[in-house]
Amino acid sequence: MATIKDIAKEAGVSVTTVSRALNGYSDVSEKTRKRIEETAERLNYSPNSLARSLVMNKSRTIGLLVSELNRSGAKDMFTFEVMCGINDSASDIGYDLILISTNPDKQQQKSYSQLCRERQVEGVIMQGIKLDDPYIQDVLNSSIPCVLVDVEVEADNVGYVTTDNVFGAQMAVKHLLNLGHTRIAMMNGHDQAHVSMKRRKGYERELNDAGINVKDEYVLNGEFLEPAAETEAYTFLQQHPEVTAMFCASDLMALGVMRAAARLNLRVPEDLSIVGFDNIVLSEYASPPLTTISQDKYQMGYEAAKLLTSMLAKSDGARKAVLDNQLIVRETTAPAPS
Amino acid sequence: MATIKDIAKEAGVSVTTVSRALNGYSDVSEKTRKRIEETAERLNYSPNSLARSLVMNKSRTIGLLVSELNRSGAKDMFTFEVMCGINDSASDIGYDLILISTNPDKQQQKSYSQLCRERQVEGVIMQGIKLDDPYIQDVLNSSIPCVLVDVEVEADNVGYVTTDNVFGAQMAVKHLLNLGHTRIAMMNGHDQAHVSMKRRKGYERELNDAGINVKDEYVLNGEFLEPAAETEAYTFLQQHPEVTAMFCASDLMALGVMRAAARLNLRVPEDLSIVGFDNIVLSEYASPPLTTISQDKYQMGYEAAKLLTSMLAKSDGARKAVLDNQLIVRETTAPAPS
DNA sequence: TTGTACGCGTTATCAT
DNA sequence: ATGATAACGCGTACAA
Repeated sequence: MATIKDIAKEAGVSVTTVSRALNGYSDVSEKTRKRIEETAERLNYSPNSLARSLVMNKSRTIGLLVSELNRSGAKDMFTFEVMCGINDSASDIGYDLILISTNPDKQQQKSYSQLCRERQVEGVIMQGIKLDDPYIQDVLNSSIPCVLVDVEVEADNVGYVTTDNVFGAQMAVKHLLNLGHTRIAMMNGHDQAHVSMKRRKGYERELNDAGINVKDEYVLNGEFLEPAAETEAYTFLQQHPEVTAMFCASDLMALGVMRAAARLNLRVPEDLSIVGFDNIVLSEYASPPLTTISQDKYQMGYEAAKLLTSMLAKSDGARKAVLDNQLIVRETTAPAPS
Repeated sequence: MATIKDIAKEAGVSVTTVSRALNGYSDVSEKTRKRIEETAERLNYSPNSLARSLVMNKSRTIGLLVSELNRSGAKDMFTFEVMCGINDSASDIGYDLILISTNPDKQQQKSYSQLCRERQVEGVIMQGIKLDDPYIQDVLNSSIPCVLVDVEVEADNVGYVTTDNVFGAQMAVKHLLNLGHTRIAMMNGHDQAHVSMKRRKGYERELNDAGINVKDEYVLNGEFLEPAAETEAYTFLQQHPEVTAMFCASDLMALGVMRAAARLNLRVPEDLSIVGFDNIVLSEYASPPLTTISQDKYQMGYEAAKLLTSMLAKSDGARKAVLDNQLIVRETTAPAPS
């Protein structure tokens, strides 16, 4: 591997001149610059980013910290789509992306800031962590800028990206109300998810606005898992035949509810209307295709990286981004049975 | 950020001793080691991997080079699952993963080896590239070890991971033959995919073995795209009503064929049996669920990283890994109509 | 316009 | 068992 030293020797100048020539400084004569550029080309030179980062104390690298990056995530593709957005955004601005995956086991061994410092990342985007994850506190204590996905925490150098979950849930419920449903249940995720709280809030608010009082026993807990949602829905729907619609905090859970309905010989949407959340790829292929609230996951990632890099550039400015959601009406919702 | 220099000062020793103590060398007294470890802890020290990499000339980083990393298509689910495997494998062995995405545009600007050298990766795993991609030649000319996913190229420091595509295709076709089908078409991908060639070979071999002669016009080109496959199948099935089964080189194309069948009022599987390839998540949720050849994508990634790191450790040894596939019978195949 | 000298944080060599 | 010193490749203040 050729270094600037080699180039300097070849071109008969000092390393300083080479460095300046290659970095486009003005105080180098056109003649020597040409010569240097040519020899650099000839020697197949490319700068050593490690050395550069070391001396500049800037790695131009951001860490993508994902909790439990595993196959099961392939189902909803959420992580992946967000990642695509991050990747595009980061590479637009000339930042490299380094993948850091953790799990409860690893977290015992290494603290958040250790993980980050070791890899010399300038900032971090964190995804897929629960509210009770100790890393959240670590992030707040750390001086490394961080943007969280779907966790609304703000601090000096901590921001977040999320979507308007409350309003999204309201859109879903309003859609059902408009179809004449009044006994609407909700399949929620778990208490350690920020989005769960928000979506429940939207669910309750919209019902309240419609003058329908919210029943606690109508809100189930499906752990954001398809089988769990199926099990929960199966027993619930038996006990509550009066329920004609269910709003689910995720598409995956909605698919579980659809299975439960099938096992109970409930037709979707004639007997039971279902609205999901996320608009994952699967929702379009389900039968019938799932009505859902669409989140622009790619954009979430894109904004996250944009936010982080802007925080890196200057410490003032925005710390959060909240994206809009959208109702996608497909075929799992119909007028309430009379 | 504390450095070993700080620790040395605090502990009253030299940086050399600190370095050795922290790296577990034997030639340092237990007493001073304890002291050094304590002050390191107290100062919240973590090593600067950049500096270490620089001096050791080893970054312990591998690049994951993905062509056209983007939201669209099932290719992405594939990419993601492979990535999970790579990530787990790499982190098991203490390697970091850095994401490098390219597209034709970027390739014009930077050569493969430039991309790698700049980021100082020790090795590369390449995924999602076509046979005519110029980067493949670059890889062969480069001295940076590389493992390709689904491209069977071998050289001094180039290996690959793939599955037994020929035999996979044979299993698919045999399954159809066993059900009594004889007029079996194939929806292939495009000529620039290695797997296309292999799967076609398996298709032809199995038919030949059964004494059925292969018709060129029975092999279609769906570009690995759902809509393209749908279009192709739509016209083909009209012209060839005698065909009772179709083997598809990807699940996504199989879904396209299913759409075409639906538009033609052909029942699946009663009128038309379909077998896919890949076993993507979607295939399980299609209606009816898709019979397919399952590839263990996670394992592919895991093996790829394992292969690469072993190549990094010692230059002799295995250069390739070929994984087995598996027939997953679901509900898109039935006995041939009589 | 160009070169000298130093520092970034770490490991490795050679003394002591 | 420990320390001084040189390297790794690069950027930059300062001098010329």
